[in-house]
Amino acid sequence: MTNDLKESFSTADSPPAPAALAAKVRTLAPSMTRSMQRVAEAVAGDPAGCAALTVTGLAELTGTSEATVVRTARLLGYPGYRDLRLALAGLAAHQQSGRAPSVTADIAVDDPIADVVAKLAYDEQQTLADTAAGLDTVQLGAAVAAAATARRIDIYGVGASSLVGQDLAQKMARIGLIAHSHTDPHLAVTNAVQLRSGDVAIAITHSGSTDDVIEPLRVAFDRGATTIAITGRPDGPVTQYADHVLTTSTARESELRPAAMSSRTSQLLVVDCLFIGVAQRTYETAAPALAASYEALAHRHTPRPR
Amino acid sequence: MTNDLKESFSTADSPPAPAALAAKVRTLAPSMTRSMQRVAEAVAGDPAGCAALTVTGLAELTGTSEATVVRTARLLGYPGYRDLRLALAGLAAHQQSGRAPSVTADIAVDDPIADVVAKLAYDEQQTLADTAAGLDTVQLGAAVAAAATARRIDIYGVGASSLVGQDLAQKMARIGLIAHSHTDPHLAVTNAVQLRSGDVAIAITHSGSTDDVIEPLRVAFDRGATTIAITGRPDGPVTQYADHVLTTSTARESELRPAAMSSRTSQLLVVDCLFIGVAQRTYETAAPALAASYEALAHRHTPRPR
DNA sequence: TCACATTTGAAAGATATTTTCAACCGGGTT
DNA sequence: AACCCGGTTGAAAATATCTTTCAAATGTGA
Repeated sequence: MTNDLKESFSTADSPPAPAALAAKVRTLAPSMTRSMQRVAEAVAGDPAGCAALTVTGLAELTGTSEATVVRTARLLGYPGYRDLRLALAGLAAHQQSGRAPSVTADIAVDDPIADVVAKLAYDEQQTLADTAAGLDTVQLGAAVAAAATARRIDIYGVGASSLVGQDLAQKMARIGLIAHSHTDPHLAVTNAVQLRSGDVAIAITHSGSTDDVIEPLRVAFDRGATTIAITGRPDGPVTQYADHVLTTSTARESELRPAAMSSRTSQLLVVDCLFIGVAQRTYETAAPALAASYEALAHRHTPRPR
Repeated sequence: MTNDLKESFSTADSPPAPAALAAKVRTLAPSMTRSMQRVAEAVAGDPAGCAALTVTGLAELTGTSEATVVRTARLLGYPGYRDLRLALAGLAAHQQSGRAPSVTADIAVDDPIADVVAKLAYDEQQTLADTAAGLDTVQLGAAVAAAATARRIDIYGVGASSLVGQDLAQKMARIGLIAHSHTDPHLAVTNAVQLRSGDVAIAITHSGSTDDVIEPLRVAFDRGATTIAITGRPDGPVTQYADHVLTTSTARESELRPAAMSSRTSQLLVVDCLFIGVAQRTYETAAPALAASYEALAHRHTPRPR
């Protein structure tokens, strides 16, 4: 079963995948075995160098076997090593043209504040690029279609993800949709029971294995609602109950920069895309609703002096 | 003899040859035999397509044989077809990236979903860059210093900004600080009254003129707390009561992409910088506190099958 | 500790690439 | 016209590379 999962994922996911390789490696790393991780690491670390190697060469370099190299290539979404190698060559050429960034280092305890700003901004930009590159637009399109016509939309998220959920709910509400974000796991389940076909349930969890979020999604799934998972682990338990999976990217984290930070950025981008997609589809009603909500808030602001 | 000439020419000329492939084909065409020219033509005309073909495939496509394809590759300066193919893949990726600055336009109602993703990601990246560039590190440093030693931290934000406030409060709490985000304007004021010198109050408002947020900040300011404003309008009313002003950037907005989206991104970056800065300053206590909070959450996740 | 599932690499099997070599072509010579 | 000959070409053998198989090794939970 586990194997089936992996298989279907790798084949269904990406056809050739151009630039998002480093991101994909990070996303899939947790579901890799130790030796596969070594291979993936080598590939992500030096695409150009690896492109020059044969299976055997790469196997020796990483201290593994040909079979493992091929397995890794498969997991990354290529039919075999040959194709991964071609992609690597492309990637190498690609990144040769873009010049090297200077602030790629981790944030250190004694970094001056200006460096912190620069590094953080850079990292988040990177996260956005990775997310955009790795987002499956077919899944996204399907999710948009479901949300746009939903009778009601329930959103589940706890911890940092709950803020993302609230953000989505706020925005959905602004264009006239009935959307609620649930933080309390009990209430979430209670509400999920009310869902039925034509409704949409969205679970947001970076780890893909947060029980408090999986449970309500499972209930919604069982009830026949269309379920969407926004997660950084496309092979995590949450996807079992998800009709559509939107993958967020995982950036490298350091002691001072917890993963929550980049996962939040990634999740927000996905959520924004979802929102815009829905707004496009419901433009007739969305546009006036948005305008109205602006207007309604105007009186809460003092006109600036001057 | 002729062969010797060719050989020496091709090997001496170029090692792998990066982009100038089309030119090289033209240069060498006269010294090629008829069937080699067919191969070279195909390669120069559609690098991407040819990169997907095996020797046999390319031989069939050009109506020649494998041997001819290999000969052509050699003539072009590669050790064999395999290497030519890698170069082609690189070339294809390269010229693909050349044409892509078309995503700077506004998001339109009829944009395909893939464009939405690209544009949105690009816009948010832009927002991050702008914010980082415009952030006053002196003000930020002062704000960090105040927050790091604060007895308690109160945060005010309503609407979309409230989520940013909550995010900050969550993170502050994770490193052992006493931080609360207030959404209810009445409660915010009620709490602000309790503040005194040594406390910190942070107001988050994009417009800089949200009364519900200004009011509690004013109270905190009057009470002697150190006040910080995170706003997109450094000349707005809120800054009257702010000891330190952190400026977020304002990106252009369109009908489908409300300003709230980019202001949120910008605010989050500022908030992250603030957080990291504080974490640096309180590293001794922050690091173990962060680690502990991870640990505490572990049991809320089901270990993935595998 | 044992039973079980997963991970791993050696070697067999399948493909792709390279090399070899004989047939072929075209033009100049007898 | 027939013949010869250097150069060109592709079929097939030889080699390299990639993929699959399978049993041993490793780890994991009872």
